[in-house]
Amino acid sequence: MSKAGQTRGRGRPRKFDERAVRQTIMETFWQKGYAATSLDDLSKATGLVRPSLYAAFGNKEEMFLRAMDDFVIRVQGDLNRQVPRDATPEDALRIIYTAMLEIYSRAQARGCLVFSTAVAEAPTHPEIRSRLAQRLVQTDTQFRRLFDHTAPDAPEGARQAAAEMAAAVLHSLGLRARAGTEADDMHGFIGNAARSIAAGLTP
Amino acid sequence: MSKAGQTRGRGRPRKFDERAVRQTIMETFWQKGYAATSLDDLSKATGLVRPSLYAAFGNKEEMFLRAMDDFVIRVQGDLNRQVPRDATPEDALRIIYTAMLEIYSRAQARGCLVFSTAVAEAPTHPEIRSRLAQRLVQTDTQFRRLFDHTAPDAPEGARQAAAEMAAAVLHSLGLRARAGTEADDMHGFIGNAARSIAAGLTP
DNA sequence: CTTTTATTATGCGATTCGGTATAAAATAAA
DNA sequence: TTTATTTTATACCGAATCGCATAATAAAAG
Repeated sequence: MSKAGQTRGRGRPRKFDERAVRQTIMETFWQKGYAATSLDDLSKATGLVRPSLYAAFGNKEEMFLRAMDDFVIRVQGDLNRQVPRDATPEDALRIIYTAMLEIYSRAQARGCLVFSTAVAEAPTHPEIRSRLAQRLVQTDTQFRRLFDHTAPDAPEGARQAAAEMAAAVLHSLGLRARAGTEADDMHGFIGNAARSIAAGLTP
Repeated sequence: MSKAGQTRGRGRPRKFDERAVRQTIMETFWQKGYAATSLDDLSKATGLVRPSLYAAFGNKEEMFLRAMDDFVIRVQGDLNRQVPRDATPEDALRIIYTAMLEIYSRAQARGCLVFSTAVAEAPTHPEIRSRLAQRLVQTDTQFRRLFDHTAPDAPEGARQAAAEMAAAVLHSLGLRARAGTEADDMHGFIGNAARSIAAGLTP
């Protein structure tokens, strides 16, 4: 319940930065996946001892759900920073995919935490599945809004179809990145996809 | 090394059907993922005790690699049975996606064993990652060949782009299925995708 | 029959798993 | 100082983990 920030709490002060620890937890899950990440892994990665992790972030599943949120927040932040408001659909897609590729394959090839690690747990963890499903519709919706804005004259069916295709390409991008596909192939894929989807909006 | 079939080996005969056991192993991994599936899970599911599993199929990773192969074989079998040789690109895609959706969401929503469970292990298991990457290029190649055959007059770049998009839709289909997306939404997605990709081949 | 070969059954062994109980330590409030 | 509050550190819990060693069993080959 303790809120981070300036208010020095009453008891013994924490000696860790909550934001940094959450980042480390997220990166650990991102790399190894949910099931393969042990609490000892998280303890070693963060420097926090297990009871401190529990006190601060709850159990393993709660930590993972938080990591999903943190991942999405980071991705959205990167995208909002890079995508201009007045681009053509093709340019917008190219920018978005390039930014996502950077996230997906920077350092190690980790792909997408949501699409590539949460998905494995979906059948056995209802809460993870629910957040994953929620994320999928949000992605569709965001692309739909992008096309509503950048291609308002296209028929509604075309905008909706393009949005689903754009999301599908994003899913595929994460998958290919985590499989270690070469950067050149990825850029070719991005270019083809952006052109092909945009073509469906301006017939 | 013992080959299944008619040649009765020398020692004590097996009292299990290897094909059925492999099927069960595949289904168990498919549902729970690699890391979350214990050898006890496999033992309980198959009725074989752990040492028998080891003797017959090696260690856990070898069992999973075999499950990936078995999964692909099953999928290819279903597709070869259902896709006619003389379809339009759009019809062929519709048939393929419908057949895959049936596999991905029959009974429980399990999505794709390769795209939805192997992917989580890719960064930490080189052999799994390698097979996953191999599967990705094979899928691209198969769609490419489909379009070479069903749309030979389209420019090569268009056929290649369409193949990558068709694969991306398949990746997305597995993801959405495992997230529990409703059947109606899935069919809408399939229809839009097939139409949109085919449109890129006949301008 | 005896020997050889292959499978099954039992059980262990060292380690790791997620989670917690308890006590020591560090700070603010009274 | 004393008390209340919060975090850290240590140690522990029972259950589960992968893997294997060993022995019993069942058939074929000699």
